[in-house]
Amino acid sequence: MTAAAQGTPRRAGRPPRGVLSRERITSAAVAQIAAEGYEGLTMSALARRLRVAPSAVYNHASSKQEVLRWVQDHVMTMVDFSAFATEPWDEAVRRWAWSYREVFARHAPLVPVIAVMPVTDAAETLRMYEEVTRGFLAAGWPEERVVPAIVALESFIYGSALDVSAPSNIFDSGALGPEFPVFTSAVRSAAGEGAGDSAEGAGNAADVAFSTGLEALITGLKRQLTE
Amino acid sequence: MTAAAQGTPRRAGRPPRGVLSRERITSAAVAQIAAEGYEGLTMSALARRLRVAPSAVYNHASSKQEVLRWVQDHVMTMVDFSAFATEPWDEAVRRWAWSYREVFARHAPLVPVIAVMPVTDAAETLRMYEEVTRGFLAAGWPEERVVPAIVALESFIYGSALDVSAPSNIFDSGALGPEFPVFTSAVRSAAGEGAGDSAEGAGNAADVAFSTGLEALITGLKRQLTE
DNA sequence: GCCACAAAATGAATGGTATTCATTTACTGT
DNA sequence: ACAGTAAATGAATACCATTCATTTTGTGGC
Repeated sequence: MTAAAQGTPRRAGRPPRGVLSRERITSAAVAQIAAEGYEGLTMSALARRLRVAPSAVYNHASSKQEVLRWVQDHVMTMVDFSAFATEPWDEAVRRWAWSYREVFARHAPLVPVIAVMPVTDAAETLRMYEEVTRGFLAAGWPEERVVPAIVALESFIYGSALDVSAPSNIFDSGALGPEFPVFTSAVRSAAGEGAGDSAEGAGNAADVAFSTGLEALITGLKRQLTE
Repeated sequence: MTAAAQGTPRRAGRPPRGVLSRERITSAAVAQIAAEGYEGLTMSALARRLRVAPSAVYNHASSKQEVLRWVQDHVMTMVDFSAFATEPWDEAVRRWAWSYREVFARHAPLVPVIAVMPVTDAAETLRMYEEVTRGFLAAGWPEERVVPAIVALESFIYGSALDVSAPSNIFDSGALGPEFPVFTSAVRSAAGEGAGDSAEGAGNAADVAFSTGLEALITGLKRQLTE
């Protein structure tokens, strides 16, 4: 009665109809993350949610890392890249990047996973890249420059997604403040810029930084294209 | 004889002269990382290196997270920001960013730590920010725009540092390749661009993307300044 | 100089983690 | 029908960060 707490506690041995699959595991993992966050995503909790013993998961996924890769590919479906089909290049990049950042800000622990993760078997991720690449080519980008540009944008997006999850007082120099007056003053004046409120200081500061960097990247990349 | 393996196995009780300190713990952690990487940095291994019982560390650091924060601040000293005192703004940013990325590419597991980490008590980190801020102001940046610009650059740098540690075949779409022909072709043509060799394909691809993004950011930010 | 208290070490738990393994059962292809 | 494989259970493993009781020593107030 360890795994299946409710109802008839399935006895050992292969069940008549398959209980697990990549899809069911992935969606249970996503649900578990939504319910209790990434710290709450343990193999035990995942198995509990699937009404299964922890070891059963290993018949389908070779490791927790693999489950995280499945989650990552699923999360990619939430990124909106539809603008590449309708909007001009810079506006499409803008909408895609904001959406991309927002999604991964809510899944910050996946960011380090992505970096080490080959795109092989990640169909949804590839679907996005395919469409984004199309958009770049349609805007007149030479083929060999597309991938570096996408990677540069993605790097900025991932870094910014991490930045969003930082606490609002990240730049509070505390007791050391007087030793670094120039920076301390710059932090204060930047904070005053966004909103007078103290509550939304953090989110807004991250948004201002993201906007600054994204607009710079867009104009800078466009410039590279024409020179 | 658990902790101090060699020589006289110090008996329990406070030792005559302090054995541990923030500095000694930090340098032992850095040495351990250099020797066995971040997976090798466990509290046990750290204690073993310090010839001390694992629990002794907790008299000085409240958690492993705190040790990582100390390491992060120490790693920051390896970032070269000296160009801000001598070079024009864009060249100074360029040198700083390349150095920054190189250092944290070798310490990629710290990147997610930094994001959530307030700068309080991180003297070396503040030292860098102070100097970089000075450089921006000297180049004519309005004070309230400096911090967002730095954060934008840092976000790009952190994301790029993660990108460096990605495997070379990260964009290998494998069996799914034929389903995504446009992207697959773009990846191939980008790979051909850097170097004909296959060995340095990865490092070079990451370098090309970093250069692309950094130059775009520099020109884009400069443009924002004059408009 | 004594004494109480705080600081800093040891060593033995503790609770949680991913993962593995022997075992059992059922589906599937020949 | 039978052999082999896939998929479940439940118990066991090896780590890992962290905590706690205990012991010893340094230190500040009288």
